[in-house]
Amino acid sequence: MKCDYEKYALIFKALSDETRLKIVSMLSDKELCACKILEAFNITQPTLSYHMKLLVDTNLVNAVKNGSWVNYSINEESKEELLMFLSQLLKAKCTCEKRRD
Amino acid sequence: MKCDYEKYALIFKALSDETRLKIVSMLSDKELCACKILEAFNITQPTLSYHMKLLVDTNLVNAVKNGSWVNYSINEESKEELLMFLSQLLKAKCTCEKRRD
DNA sequence: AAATCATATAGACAACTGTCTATATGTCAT
DNA sequence: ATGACATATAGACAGTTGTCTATATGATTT
Repeated sequence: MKCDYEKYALIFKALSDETRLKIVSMLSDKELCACKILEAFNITQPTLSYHMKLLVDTNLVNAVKNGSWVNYSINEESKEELLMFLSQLLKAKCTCEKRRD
Repeated sequence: MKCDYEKYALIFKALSDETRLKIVSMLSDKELCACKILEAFNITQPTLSYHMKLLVDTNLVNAVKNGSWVNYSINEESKEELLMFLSQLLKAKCTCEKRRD
């Protein structure tokens, strides 16, 4: 097992805020631009920008610029890695398939 | 899906510190008393006590007093719940068996 | 009951976090 | 080029975090 505690501590820190947890949940359903995410919360645009930067910095979320819009989505590889890490951290009886797409 | 974001944000906060992540990893191997955990880190006893209280408060870690010792262990139910939550949050193709013991 | 040992609590403090307002940057339409 | 729009950055600030030292609590041993 790769025991990169520092890296995963940062990812869990990114998930340790209720707003960011909800954002990740929204992105798991589908790719969204910042303005769509903003509509779902009672925060200002700069605050959302702060949260998105934090999520993107952990690499759990992708940001792709499209004109003046930014489309955010879940990074599938990071997602699988995170699930693997947590399963192994907890020595869970858990099997996670690698996605093919 | 149970969408208890506030609860899980707190659990991820507990896992967002490298020391606590390592403690959880140690406890996944076996139950340990505070003094044994302390040996593995360069922190003072009150600092460890602070971290353990934080972990126990999330219910991810059990604390059982045995005389003046306290034995810490992973709470199996919380562990499974956490893995389920993360899998479902990320819409993972992941199957986690419920343990029978 | 006194001494020792394991753990918890209190208080202090520097560093970090999440939020805001104000402003900047970059893109698109006119 | 100008105006409008989407997003990012800067700076401020109150609240939280992780650490320490000092001390308290509670259990065990002598």
